Amino acid sequence: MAVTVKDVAKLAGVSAATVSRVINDDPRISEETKKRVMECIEQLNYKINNIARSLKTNKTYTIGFICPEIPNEFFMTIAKGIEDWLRKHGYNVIICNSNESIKGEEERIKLLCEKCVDGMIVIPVSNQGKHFNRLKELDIPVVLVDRLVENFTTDAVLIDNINGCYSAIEYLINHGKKRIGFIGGDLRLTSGSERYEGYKRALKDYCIPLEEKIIKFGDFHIQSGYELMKELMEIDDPPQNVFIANYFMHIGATKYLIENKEKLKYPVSITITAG
Amino acid sequence: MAVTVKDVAKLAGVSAATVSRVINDDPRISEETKKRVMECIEQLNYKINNIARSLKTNKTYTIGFICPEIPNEFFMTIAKGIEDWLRKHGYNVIICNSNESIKGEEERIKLLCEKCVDGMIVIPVSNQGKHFNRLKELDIPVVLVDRLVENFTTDAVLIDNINGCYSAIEYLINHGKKRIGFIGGDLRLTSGSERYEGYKRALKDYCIPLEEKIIKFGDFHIQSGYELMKELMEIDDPPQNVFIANYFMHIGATKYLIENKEKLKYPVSITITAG
DNA sequence: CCATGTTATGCACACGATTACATTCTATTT
DNA sequence: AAATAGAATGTAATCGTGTGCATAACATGG
Repeated sequence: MAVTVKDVAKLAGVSAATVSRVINDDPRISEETKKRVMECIEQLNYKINNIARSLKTNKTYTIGFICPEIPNEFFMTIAKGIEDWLRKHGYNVIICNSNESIKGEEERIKLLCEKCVDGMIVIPVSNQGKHFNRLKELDIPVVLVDRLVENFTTDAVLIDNINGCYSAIEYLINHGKKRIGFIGGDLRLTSGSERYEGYKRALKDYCIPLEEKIIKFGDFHIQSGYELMKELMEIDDPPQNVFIANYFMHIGATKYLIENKEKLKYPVSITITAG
Repeated sequence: MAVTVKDVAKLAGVSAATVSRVINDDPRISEETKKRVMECIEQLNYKINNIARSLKTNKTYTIGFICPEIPNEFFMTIAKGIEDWLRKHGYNVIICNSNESIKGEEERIKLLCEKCVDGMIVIPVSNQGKHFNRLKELDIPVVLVDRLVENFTTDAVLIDNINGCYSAIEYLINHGKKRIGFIGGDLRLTSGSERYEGYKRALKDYCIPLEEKIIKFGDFHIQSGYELMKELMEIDDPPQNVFIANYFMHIGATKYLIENKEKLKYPVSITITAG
């Protein structure tokens, strides 16, 4: 049905091997036959069969990207960056959605292994992940993004969560704020625990006692930010400054403040961190 | 290196063909050997090589999804739905970004063809697209979503833009609003032109004259909504009701109204349509 | 003139699975 | 007992490429 190297070879009067070499820019092929073969390729509208090529070369030029949520601007902006870069370098990307679940993540990793991807980029859903060991066995390169996985060492692209938050808190303190509330994320994620760590360190270094009732932990989502801000504002003496550990929770928290403007005892200001 | 059917066959004392049949649930294989082969598969941790399988069967169980923008909640919500459904049915999805450009769209289509996908789902960037003809030639099934392409007939999932907008405008009229501004999208997209069509029809049916200066067209993005609402509010006699043809432009438009509350001559209400 | 090097190309097998066809074996029928 | 049918499995070709090795033609040097 489809045109193959053999068809091209026959038309050009050469062997299939020669056609293959032309396709792969083998320098040993003479300019003359190269030109002739190219013309035949054009004429027959030959398209290489990447499946066959991959079977032979063991390379798919495909990278898998697993993220916890697809309709999420933070993750998708990363996805776009990955896709742009890899495309320029001849690779393409399969974007998968682990759906915030370890089981989902495990399934996608399995899927991508079966798809024979050349490598994977993963934003882990938690710091637990023995399913990553499969990748070590199969010798598939992995790069983690934003979060780490325990007992699995590999390259990773991370935010300096601790120092980033430390600086933010330090800034507030230097501007005279001493009672700073904290709305953080899941402590099982490095992005959750490390940002909390930065908060704690800054307070400690400036001799401000940790005040448990103005510290709340959510799940990095809008709704969670809304609820935690509500809890925070409903205690007897709410803080006037609140540090929020990510963008989405900040949206929820802001929403609460706007909706309940008149209820607040005094103005509240918010500081957030990237991610 | 990797375990193949041959290795399993040798261990189980059968032929490679039998192993293949077990994998594919061929009913002719006796329960006994089936069980033995399965054990060997388990023991060797055999994983099928989908590349080889695809080469032989001409099926990849992969569907390509091309959308104009990846970090876009509207498109990604669709992507999630597609992925969920297809996964359940044994397929997986390659999500591509045409980047709002015809050239980008053409490239992705080419890419997916070379990847030998079994089919494609496309949200076209415009109503122009002769590059779609390639798919006809290669006999690759396509489903369009949200927008149509001229001179290319295939299945499509569409919103009833005309009647949807008609109803919205009708609703406003029935509630006593007679002067209704319109902020629409690119007329080269069906989602742009059809929604405008619905607006026009409703006005006509209720004998309300079309007033050009309160009709604006943008590009369905937030910024565009902001600017058009600005233009609309800066004319001498701005409309008190505005219909906005999609979600993102509505965000921008609302932003303008909130930021310029005090400037407005009177309250303005907004009605939007899905998508 | 022979030995050797260089260049251009062909041959044939391999990649790992699927599958049409052939074979073997057992059970049943005539 | 021979013939036949049916079930279970094996044999071998095939999918479309890539590539090590062999080959052939020609040039170069001694």
